[in-house]
Amino acid sequence: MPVDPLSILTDRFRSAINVAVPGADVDLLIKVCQQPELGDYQCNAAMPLAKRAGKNPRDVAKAIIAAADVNDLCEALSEQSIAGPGFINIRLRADALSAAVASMDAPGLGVEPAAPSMTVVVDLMGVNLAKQMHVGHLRSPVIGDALARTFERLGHTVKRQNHVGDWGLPIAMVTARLMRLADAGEIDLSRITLDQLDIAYKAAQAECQRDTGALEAVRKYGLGPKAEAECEAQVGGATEAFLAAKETLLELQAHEPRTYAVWQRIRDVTMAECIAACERLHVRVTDADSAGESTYAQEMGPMVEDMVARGVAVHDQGALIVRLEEPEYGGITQPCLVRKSDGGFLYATTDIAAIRRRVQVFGGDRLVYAIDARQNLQLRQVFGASLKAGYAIHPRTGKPAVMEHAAFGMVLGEDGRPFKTRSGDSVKLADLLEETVLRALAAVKETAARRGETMPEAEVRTIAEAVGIAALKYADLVNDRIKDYVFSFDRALAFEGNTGPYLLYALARIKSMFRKAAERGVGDGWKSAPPSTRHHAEKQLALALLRYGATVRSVADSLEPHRLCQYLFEVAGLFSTFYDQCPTLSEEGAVRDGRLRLCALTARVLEDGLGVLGLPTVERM
RNA sequence: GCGGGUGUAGCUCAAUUGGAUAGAGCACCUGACUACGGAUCAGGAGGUUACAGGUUCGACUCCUGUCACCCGUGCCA
Repeated sequence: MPVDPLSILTDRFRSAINVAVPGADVDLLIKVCQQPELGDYQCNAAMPLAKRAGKNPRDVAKAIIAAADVNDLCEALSEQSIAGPGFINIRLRADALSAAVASMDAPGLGVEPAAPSMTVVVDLMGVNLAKQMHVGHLRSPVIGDALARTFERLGHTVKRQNHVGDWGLPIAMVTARLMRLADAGEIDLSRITLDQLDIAYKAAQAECQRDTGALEAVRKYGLGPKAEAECEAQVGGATEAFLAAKETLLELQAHEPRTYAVWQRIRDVTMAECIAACERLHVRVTDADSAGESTYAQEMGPMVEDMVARGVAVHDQGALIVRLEEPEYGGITQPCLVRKSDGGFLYATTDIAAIRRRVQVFGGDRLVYAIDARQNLQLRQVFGASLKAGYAIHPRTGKPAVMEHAAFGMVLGEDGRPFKTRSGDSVKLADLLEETVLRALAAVKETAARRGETMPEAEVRTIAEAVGIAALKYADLVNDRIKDYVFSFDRALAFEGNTGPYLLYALARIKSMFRKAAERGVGDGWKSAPPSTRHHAEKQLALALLRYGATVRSVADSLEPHRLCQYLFEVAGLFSTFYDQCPTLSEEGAVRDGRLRLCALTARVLEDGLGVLGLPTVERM
């Protein structure tokens, strides 16, 4: 049973409109009023309905009012309720508001389980073997995990996926190099770190890069035999390294024991560090959620043959492509290449195989990709190709999986350019986390000192960890996904404004109230008291709390976690106003209990909402 | 060339998917504490929503055309 007056009113007005204007169909029937002076809710349906029927909108509004049966919820509607061209302003009755809040104060907090429940696969990370995670890897897990938690909160079955770049020539290159260095006794594979792997990766790329351009230039301009010899040596060395890498690739594909063991070592070291970073970020992803490209290696050949056999993939200029010009496949001019003219497969081929697994094996009804906006064309192509090949058709429902790109922009520094260190290097993700937490630690200590509080060092550290991580994640989630955003430590960690720490503070303050209440021997009779909603500040807070369920749902629909951030900030702000204007513990009886109940519900909504976003919380700070 | 994205207060960002006077937070100014955490609250100032047209009762939002910046564009994974 819905408890949100918004959805009840929507039903009532839908019935009323069916009577007033038979056969009419309007989407957004009831909205929350933006200005409290006008009303709590409003119905804007009269205008579009009147237009379609060629009638006067105010007359239509009158007819809707006459047919609306809402007196149990709202103050009586009259012509006074109609404003402007035909807005119907609705004011909730005080008793109905209190009752609605009381019924929301249940385990679900007014979040209705989605019906039907679906299987949602969320792609929330793209780790590459032997590569250090940097700032560019922040948004995908943060946004992806927030979305995954949102789906889970709504009762969907969620499968997180970390698509690991663990296969192909680049991986073979670094594997070959590491084996060579290990043989020469220059490195110890049993103790190697991700940092060292990262260095080896870059070196391997460089040594396999044949600088034929330079050689041609030297010859063309006759720069002398010495320069020519140097270039020839470079090209020769690179060719040798390149061929060695090719050889290693074949060994990997054949699971040659020694080569394979080195590769597995690289994988273990990389994954351990990346999973550790995720744990620190409070991102729920495990090694079991990882699916390497290598796991698709055996599937791709037969899959592409299948696409050829059914005419989905066609030969073109020596390669195999899937054409996507048809509107139902995306209307994309550029075809999707699934096999190169040399017989090799591409990224897109792996992605299609992944879609096939996610739908056919995992039973995904909806596939969500929290990936950099620059990958948009690539994703639209593989979505289209998968649809065309039928791999995205759900085995049970027979319907195509909904495939969506939750695209996001870049993290910029305060200079408005991509976030880098002062020397221009990319910032390691682990370093970013560490610096954020250290700054949080300093801030927590400072404020504790200012208040003259003493806290055990261990607790201070625990709090700083939560505050720092919450600050960092919130600073990311609060922005509209698709846009680039400017990151600033000071702004993210500020205790004022729309920040993670401010929300944690608001919650901690409520928790503190209840600790104090317990100290003063206040019983728990308030738990069954009618929530107090008479004071203006109480009423505004109560109305906001009732919107929680709808807000969570809108995040799932739009894939935009910033809506929940804005909502929680609003709730926290309304609570602060209430806190300022409505003393609670100094009151007695029904007033105190009604307020305590409102406070407790506010805390639960904040805590639940922060949990949906994947932010850690604290009892005190 | 084509395709996609972005452009809103000095700065960082919103705007419930076409609704009423475009809202917050920083910063700035003015107020409020013997209070349950002042890490707060109340108020002020700040705008030609890049530009020009169009659609209609109504446009930051939809359509057309410009401008600026970013990104992507068939054989790298």
